[in-house]
Amino acid sequence: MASIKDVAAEAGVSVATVSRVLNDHPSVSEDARRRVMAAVAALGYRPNAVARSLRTDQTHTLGLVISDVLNPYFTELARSVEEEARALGYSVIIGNADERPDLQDHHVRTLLDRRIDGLLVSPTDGGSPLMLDAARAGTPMVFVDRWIPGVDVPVVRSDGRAAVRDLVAHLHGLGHRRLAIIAGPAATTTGRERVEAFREALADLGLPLPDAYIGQGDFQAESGRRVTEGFLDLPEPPEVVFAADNLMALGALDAVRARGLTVPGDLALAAFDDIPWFVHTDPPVTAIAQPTGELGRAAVRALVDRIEGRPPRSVTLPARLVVRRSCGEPPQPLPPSPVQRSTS
Amino acid sequence: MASIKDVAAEAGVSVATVSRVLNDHPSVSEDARRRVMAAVAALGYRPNAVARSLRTDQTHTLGLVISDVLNPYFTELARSVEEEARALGYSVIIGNADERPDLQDHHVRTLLDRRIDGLLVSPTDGGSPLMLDAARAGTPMVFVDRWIPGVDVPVVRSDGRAAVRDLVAHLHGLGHRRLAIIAGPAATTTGRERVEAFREALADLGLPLPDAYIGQGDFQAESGRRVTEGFLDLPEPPEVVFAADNLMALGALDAVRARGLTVPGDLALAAFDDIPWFVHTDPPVTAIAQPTGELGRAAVRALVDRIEGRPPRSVTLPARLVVRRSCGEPPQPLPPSPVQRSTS
DNA sequence: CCTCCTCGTGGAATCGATTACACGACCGCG
DNA sequence: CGCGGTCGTGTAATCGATTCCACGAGGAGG
Repeated sequence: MASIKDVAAEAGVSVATVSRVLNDHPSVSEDARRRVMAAVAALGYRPNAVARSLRTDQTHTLGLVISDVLNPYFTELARSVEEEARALGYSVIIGNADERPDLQDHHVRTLLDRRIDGLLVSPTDGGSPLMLDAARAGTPMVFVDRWIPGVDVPVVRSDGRAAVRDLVAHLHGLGHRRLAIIAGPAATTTGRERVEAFREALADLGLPLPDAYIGQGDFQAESGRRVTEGFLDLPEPPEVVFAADNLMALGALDAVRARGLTVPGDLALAAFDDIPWFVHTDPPVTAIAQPTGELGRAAVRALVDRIEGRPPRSVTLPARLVVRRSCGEPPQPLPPSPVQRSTS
Repeated sequence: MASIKDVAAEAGVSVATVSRVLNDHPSVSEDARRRVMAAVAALGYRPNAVARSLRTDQTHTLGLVISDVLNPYFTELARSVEEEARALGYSVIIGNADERPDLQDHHVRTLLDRRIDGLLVSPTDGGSPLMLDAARAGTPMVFVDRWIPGVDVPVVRSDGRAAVRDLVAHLHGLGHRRLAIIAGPAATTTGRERVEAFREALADLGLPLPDAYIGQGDFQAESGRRVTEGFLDLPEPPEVVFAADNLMALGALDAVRARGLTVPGDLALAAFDDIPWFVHTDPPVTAIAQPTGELGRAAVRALVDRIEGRPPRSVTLPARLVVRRSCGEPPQPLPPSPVQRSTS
């Protein structure tokens, strides 16, 4: 592959001049510029980004470590991250942690070895020493969706508290009183917060949240199925389950169907994270929708601000309730209810 | 960040010795090795992959350019590619082309600039000069899922011909006679082949495939919706539509529902590419399943073979029909029919 | 006509690794 | 005791870019 030396030789100038032309440095004669451009075209020369990075100590690359690519929520997040990054002149390397701390660590390590300019993380756990050290050592970093408390890193996330409250009000309004939740891992902020918000919203309405109605999931479909089976085996099963992410909701749907029961007849279902497929499931699933695309874009902007020396800002965007049929109420052609307007 | 020089100084040896220890070269004294390891630990040293790549001309990175990350089929493909690559000691950079040739070109260019060791592509179109030149110039490359005819690059894909035949037989057996297809872009091999297979299977049963029953889609949901509306507006609408990918099937489902019609009552539906969600849609969708994970792994193995100097092999794996309820037949608890065993 | 700037250019150092080559110490063998 | 070989190590070249510095040519000003 042609190098800058070949171009210099072809154009009859020095490598310094070639470099200046390529980086359009002002002091290059028009003649030299033309000759260099001609040589570049003739040789099909493309600068070696590896060499350039070594010299400039910039890779123009961001790392994105997410918990699970197969989760449509994260897929969409990854897509919007890449789009915004591209618009700002950066590439993105995605690492899929699969909800496994060891894999997360592997990816963080690899990305740091490659000297990415900044790191976007949706942490699977409390954070490995490696990650915490990197943050402390000044690697530009931004948490997205999930974060690690007590670490001085900007956070871009959505606040589902109001939407959860709307959801609980909606369920209460439909007459449901025994509400259960399939929680996410306690090691994650989203895992804890959604339970907290749910508990508070219930408390406000004077409803209890017994321990038996809190199932421990891991954000994967299988755990949703398992927990739901547990609920159904209870002497007094819940009337509704709220899954803390879309995959566990899918598992719950499976579990209900496997017993020959129906949603919402035998058990109502709601989920955190809305995805296109929820419109098409049987029945369509009531869910809390995050502004996923905006989240990804804001995260990239914050990270690039940090990289380029501007002060980054944490961002919190509201989630909103989207009512469908999985909790019992047919979507009547009604004037928009307070519930559907939701949040802010 | 500590460099190899710092480690050398700390350990009281030369950089050459440090490098030898790190690459466990045989001739290093036990004493030197210990001192270097201690220095590495003390400084938290991690080798700079950029510098290493420049020197060795290897990045241990593969590029993967896919047509659409939001399509669950490609998401799963990407995941299996990353897994297998990681197992073989490579990282993967994913480029999402979004079915746009210009974006595909952008990613190929960026990846080549980064001097990735090899490229996995599922081409969106006939291939840009850039990509064809790279292939001709000897960049290790493997096509996955889709390919470009006439280019000397190994192809890893699945053959859906037999499964399409099974599907048509299944539909015919259910009494359907007016079968339509939502085709993919003619610029893609998968777009063309699925139509071809469908047409041949119909011909074998003496059924026509009128032009009006061939809708032109682009593998995106919106086109599925549009084409399906066109079908429904026909004086004699088809009884079944076969969507050439899962997203267009989703669009078709939307279109049918938007008219207040039902699947399969008013229009039966089948799709190429099976995805977990098809189990949960209303109704569950009959689909042709590719061995996606195996495809991704085989593609990586072929590419790495090529990179490491072994002869790469093209691979073709069979797809199989998965019957659900969207074509009319309830899934009776019957002895496995020839249709369900399918293909090979 | 001399001096001082500016402009365009090239030489060479540099980034952080790998690795060919040279060299000294030490061993065994004749 | 001398010679050749092995072993461990260091020096320096190298990968392909960027960029500091120096230098010569040419123009402006005194």
